[in-house]
Amino acid sequence: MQTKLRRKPKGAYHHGQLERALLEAALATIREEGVQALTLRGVGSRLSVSRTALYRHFEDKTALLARVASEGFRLLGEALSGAMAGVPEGGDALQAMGAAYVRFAVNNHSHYQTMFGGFLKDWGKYPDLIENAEAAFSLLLDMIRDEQARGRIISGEPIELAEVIWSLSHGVATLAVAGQLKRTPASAEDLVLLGCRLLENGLRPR
Amino acid sequence: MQTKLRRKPKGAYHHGQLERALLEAALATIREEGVQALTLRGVGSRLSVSRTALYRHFEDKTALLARVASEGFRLLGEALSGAMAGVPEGGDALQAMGAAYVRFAVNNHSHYQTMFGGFLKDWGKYPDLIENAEAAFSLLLDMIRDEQARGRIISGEPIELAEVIWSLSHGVATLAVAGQLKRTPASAEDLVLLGCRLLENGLRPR
DNA sequence: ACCTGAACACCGTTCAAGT
DNA sequence: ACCTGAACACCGTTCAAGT
Repeated sequence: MQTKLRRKPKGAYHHGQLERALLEAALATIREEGVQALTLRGVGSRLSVSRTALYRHFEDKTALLARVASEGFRLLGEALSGAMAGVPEGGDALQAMGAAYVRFAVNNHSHYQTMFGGFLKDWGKYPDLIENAEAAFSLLLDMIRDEQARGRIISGEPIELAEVIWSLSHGVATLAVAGQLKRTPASAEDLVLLGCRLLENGLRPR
Repeated sequence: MQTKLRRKPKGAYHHGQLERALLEAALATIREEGVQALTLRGVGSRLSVSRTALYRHFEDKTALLARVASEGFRLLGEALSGAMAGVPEGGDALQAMGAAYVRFAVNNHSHYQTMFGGFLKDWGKYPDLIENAEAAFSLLLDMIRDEQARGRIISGEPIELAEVIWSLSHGVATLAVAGQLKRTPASAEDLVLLGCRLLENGLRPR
């Protein structure tokens, strides 16, 4: 009779933590084969679980991706505030943030790909995705305002300045991850640092 | 007997120009539903042609996308050189190019999505894709060198400067197309112009 | 509560066959 | 030369059923 009770060893193993396991499995698949190669069948079989087990924990495939993206923005926020915390008094916060952003994209491009790959259509359906993304953006915005207050950055609408800096970092990150910046030996981090320096001092001769 | 000769009106119609028609149909589908919604069955039925007719003209689905991307880079090149041609003596070539790049992305985002959406893995398989992309980049590079020669831009490795400027424009374009730059009323073109001005004059107070 | 298995409506691609 | 139709091996998702 006892053998009848242990209905399914595999299922029992994941009891209560299948959700976490599904996320890790999805991330591993994305890392190894890319987002577009992610299949629910693949995720399931990685955990020796049916392809439909996932539906107990996520509404659908997109919800799984939204969760990966949301965690990505949380991690990005941590990376950015960690970098800010490491900037010495009088150090260059802009360069530190730019470098941290690009480093995050390169080192976590499973997350990064999911965050910005265009697989998520209705961000509105995933409130904590928006929340985490906005929190990360706020770190950049606060940095700008702070630098402006110290007179280290010219005045101007801080949101627009932040969007420009984000665009530069995002451009370097996406082009680097796509393998489009290989004309010089400069690394993606080198390039974003150069970009920040140019933004600070200007391209015009003095 | 004559009725027997006209085997299939539909097929006859596309004779010799099905390839072009397939490209246009693919572009229309991408415009209306996005790249990820593009199916060979859909493209075929749009032209009242079998889903496999395409294989006479393209190696596979990816080759069709590569062709769309390749034409996109050609069009981008035309847009950039058109913008350059319109810059008056002593005008701001950097801003003109940045604005033209973003305008291209916004106005042709079926092409743009295909060019940079990450659907093409092996660029090496499509020589004229690389060629057209490199030709577009060269326009930017030549502009930098020219501005340097005129003493309007500081010295420095022109390829790296070009990659930074490309990154800024590409970042603004992709974030704008993804709907992520809606915190201010500034348009994508406004933002890239601001970015170019900051790059030119620097963020640091003078 | 949690998971399965069969079923459904889709894919891209191959290939023998038609005209 | 150009296109078709059936077949194959995949998808995501639904749902009745099992424990």
